[in-house]
Amino acid sequence: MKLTLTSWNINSVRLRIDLVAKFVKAARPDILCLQETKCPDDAFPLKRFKRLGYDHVALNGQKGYHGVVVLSRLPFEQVDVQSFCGKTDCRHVSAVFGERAGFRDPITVHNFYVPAGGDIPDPTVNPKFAHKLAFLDEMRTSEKLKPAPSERAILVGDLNVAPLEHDVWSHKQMIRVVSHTPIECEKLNAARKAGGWIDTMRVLAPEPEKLYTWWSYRAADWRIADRGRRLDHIWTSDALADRASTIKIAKDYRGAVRPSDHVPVTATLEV
DNA sequence: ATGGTCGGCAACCGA
Repeated sequence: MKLTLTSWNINSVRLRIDLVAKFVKAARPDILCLQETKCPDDAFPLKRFKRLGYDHVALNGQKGYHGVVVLSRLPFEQVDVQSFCGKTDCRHVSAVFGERAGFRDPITVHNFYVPAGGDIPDPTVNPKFAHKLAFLDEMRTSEKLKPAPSERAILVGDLNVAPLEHDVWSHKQMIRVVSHTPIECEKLNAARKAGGWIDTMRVLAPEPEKLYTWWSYRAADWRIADRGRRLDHIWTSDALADRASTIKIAKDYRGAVRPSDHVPVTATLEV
């Protein structure tokens, strides 16, 4: 079967619920992974998502900050939440899609929101940047993020790093800017390689094609300037490496009324 | 070189 999965940093799920509804009516992904829901679990708009066809929900939200959720048309079996850097931040949730979803070989979906890291790219003076680097190190060493060679897994989310030269509008002008500094790019790459993950977006759209999923709110005219970054990612385990057929970055959603600064990224996989 | 904008939630913090 064809499986479609969307990752989207929504920057408040309650404020943007109508925009999410518009997107899912058009794109109808089987699985929707949201980040920055900024919503405690007991205030999550479950009924609205149920009406949209998402009966199965794995929540990990908190008041005011962060928050991730996996919403699905397909039932899943096992939900897990990992904590990183000894903090209670809600930055990860995973779900295992197995026999109830119709898969003899289960598929694990990890949904991440990596810390943004503040403004100054120096861990000795900026604790937020130190936290980001430590978080990436923990992603690298986490045993739960190392699927076996035969194991089917997908890791998505706002990873807050644009690792490649053509993941930013100007490699030269971004090299000292948090999200594209060499140490972050190296640590994200190390985390990806340690788990044997494939950067699916770049398999289907190799460099030097520019790929962006985020445009700053601060840009007066984001579309004309087009100073974007690829902060959102879809990785697959080796067992799914050749199963992804398309990646769609829904850039139009950046131009919506009261948009998120991130746009939806959708992968189609034959599973 | 600098400041520019969001959202949560009621001060600023985080992005």
